[in-house]
Amino acid sequence: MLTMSTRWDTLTSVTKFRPSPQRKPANAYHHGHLRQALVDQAVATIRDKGVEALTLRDAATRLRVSRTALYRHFADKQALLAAVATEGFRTFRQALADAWDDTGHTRGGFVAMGEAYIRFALANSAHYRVMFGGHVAREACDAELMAESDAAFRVLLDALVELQQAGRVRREDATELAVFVWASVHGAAMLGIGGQLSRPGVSLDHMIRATTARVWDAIALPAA
Amino acid sequence: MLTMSTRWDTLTSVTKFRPSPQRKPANAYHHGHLRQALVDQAVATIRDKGVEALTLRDAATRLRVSRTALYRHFADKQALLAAVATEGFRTFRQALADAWDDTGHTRGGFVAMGEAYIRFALANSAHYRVMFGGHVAREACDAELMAESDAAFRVLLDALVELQQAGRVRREDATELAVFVWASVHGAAMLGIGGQLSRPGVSLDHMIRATTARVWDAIALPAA
DNA sequence: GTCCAGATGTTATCAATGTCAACATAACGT
DNA sequence: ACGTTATGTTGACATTGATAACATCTGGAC
Repeated sequence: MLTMSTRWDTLTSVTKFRPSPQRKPANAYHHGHLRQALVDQAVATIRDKGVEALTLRDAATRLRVSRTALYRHFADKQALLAAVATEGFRTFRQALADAWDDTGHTRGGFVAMGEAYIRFALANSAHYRVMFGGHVAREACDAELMAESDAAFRVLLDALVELQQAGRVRREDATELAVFVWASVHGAAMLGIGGQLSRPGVSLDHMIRATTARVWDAIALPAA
Repeated sequence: MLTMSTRWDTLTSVTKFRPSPQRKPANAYHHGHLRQALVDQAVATIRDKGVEALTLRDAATRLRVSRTALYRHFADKQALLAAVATEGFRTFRQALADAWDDTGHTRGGFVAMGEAYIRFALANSAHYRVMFGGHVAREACDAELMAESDAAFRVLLDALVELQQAGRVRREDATELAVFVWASVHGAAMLGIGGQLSRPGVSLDHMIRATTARVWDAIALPAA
């Protein structure tokens, strides 16, 4: 189920109420928000040094916490990575939705969403790899992760349906169209992360725009 | 569904002389072809149990060899994985080239190549992840790996150029088109590996065909 | 307020793994 | 025959994820 997040991990606003990221009250036996702090720390390490550099011991040490405190909040390292991926999908979905809303629910918004997708992947490449690289998410392991992943996909799906109803996009099976769009942009993002998107003499921005434009052409109705 | 996985094994053990995969002559101090045997063993383990299940010690034990014998042929585990990826790209390119040649150098061949791409990724998902998942190949580490990877890409590029000259594909920058096609198909393959390509009621084959057909529409010239 | 149950954090410990140094043996050209 | 190099082995070590047993805090029942 989608679970209304009854836990205290609240929403994506990570940095909102964290008493003190580095210094806990010094006499506090309990950390207070260790779970979220661990996820934040993991995200930071992954961003700075990559996934394979993430160590439970290192994360715990940085949080001034014993090495095994983590196991009170996560079953194992996989679970922590799943939480990292989940949080990634949350901000990811937000970025997509913002692009779609800010630029208007039309062709421009759709293209902006595609560009936002690729830019998110490039700006958070290591995190993006955790979300999609198969390090985690074997066989529907985490319900919350699946829910967030589906929610991100649904932003795209809903946009496509709206564009279909507005007569801007071919009236084929919306899910099928969405899968195609997702695959194309996801593939471009992966190539971009690998540094294989931009060729000498061609700017990355140009490739991003060209890719999203081509995707639009592939699904748009010729009629204005 | 997908029934083309057999060619994989034959191509993998292409080395004509392997005295005995499991039992070496029992009095032989030297293995003889340890390097290739290690790659084969790694490929088999990756296929059966995934990348994270690959252990140097386990591979060595299965080959009746000490744990550190590997270091006479590979600098470290990364190098072994690079070799695995390299061999993957080799058979991968072969599969693409075969599809392109066998089906004729026209629309059918191009679509067949796209389908072969996705089917290869699905039939060898773990291996495919080693090739593209970023486990290896950070900053152009291995020259041979890069060469094989580029060779695979060139199969697609050459096909596109040929189709352009035949007037079947838009005369835009061929590399740009190739990147778009590669990204789309790669993304579809990744989604397929994650089990997110086929929806209930829609066969996987249908999704593969629909995807490749759509990619073709996105690059084809409207004129017959 | 007291007290107990559960949640949270710690210490001690272990097995698995990648890697290196030192040594042993085979292969091969001179 | 001999010595050099390639190849394989043994022993050891640091790192890491994980478990078990114990300690401490928190919050509610009474």
